[in-house]
Amino acid sequence: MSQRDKRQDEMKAIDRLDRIIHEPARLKIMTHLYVVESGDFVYLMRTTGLTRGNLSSHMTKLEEVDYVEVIKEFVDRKPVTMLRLTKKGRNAFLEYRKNMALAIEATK
Amino acid sequence: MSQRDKRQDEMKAIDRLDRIIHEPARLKIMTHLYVVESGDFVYLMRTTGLTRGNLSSHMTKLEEVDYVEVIKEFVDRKPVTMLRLTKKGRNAFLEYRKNMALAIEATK
DNA sequence: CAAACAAGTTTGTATCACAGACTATTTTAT
DNA sequence: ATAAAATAGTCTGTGATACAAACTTGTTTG
Repeated sequence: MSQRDKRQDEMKAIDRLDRIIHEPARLKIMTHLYVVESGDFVYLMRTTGLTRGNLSSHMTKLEEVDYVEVIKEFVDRKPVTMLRLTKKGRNAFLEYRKNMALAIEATK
Repeated sequence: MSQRDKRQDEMKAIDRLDRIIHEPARLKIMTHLYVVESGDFVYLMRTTGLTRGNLSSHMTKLEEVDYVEVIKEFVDRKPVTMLRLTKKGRNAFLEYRKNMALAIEATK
């Protein structure tokens, strides 16, 4: 493949990057959930280093596009919010990673 | 390395992602310039698919942080704007690529 | 009972990306 | 020669976004 074609492929890969996942705060959340399957709000706060407000809004955004499922329950009378990666979310994450790999590896 | 440590490294790598380069439009510009060293405005417009306004503002942003050098000259009486990647820009791009690779590869 | 704490949510602010309108110059057509 | 169209960019208005601080609701502790 010519250098020119290679870069055309990179441009396409960049265009295909899912902006929802591209945001670093959400990339962190997705990366965690991809591994642990499900985690609670406080755990994610600690591991991602996000503030409550920030995590809350990103969580909502991920829920709106159906990448995560948010389950609110009470444990010991305290509210606990659990996040789980959906099938759709898992696929989107894999797709993002694939496109990003294409984007940054082709220039090597 | 434990799974937990691995994810801590990913989080750090994500934190280190240069937001200037992270924006897809600028990632495209940087990717091109990394290969061709220098290109004119119209060429970049065509290859990146960005509109004039968009390319102009991203160009300015990249210039402000000294990642690209903008050289305006006249060719055949017409103004031509050339962009060149600076040393700093090249390093930042390599650093970005390194961190992104860490971020997306550690979960594999 | 009041104060402190815990778990989130809402709100205000500042930034940002994007496209379309605008400017200035040059070329082409009448 | 002048008007229209093209070229090369810049400027501006709008809508979206990220972030942190303030607020809310309920619970525990002194």
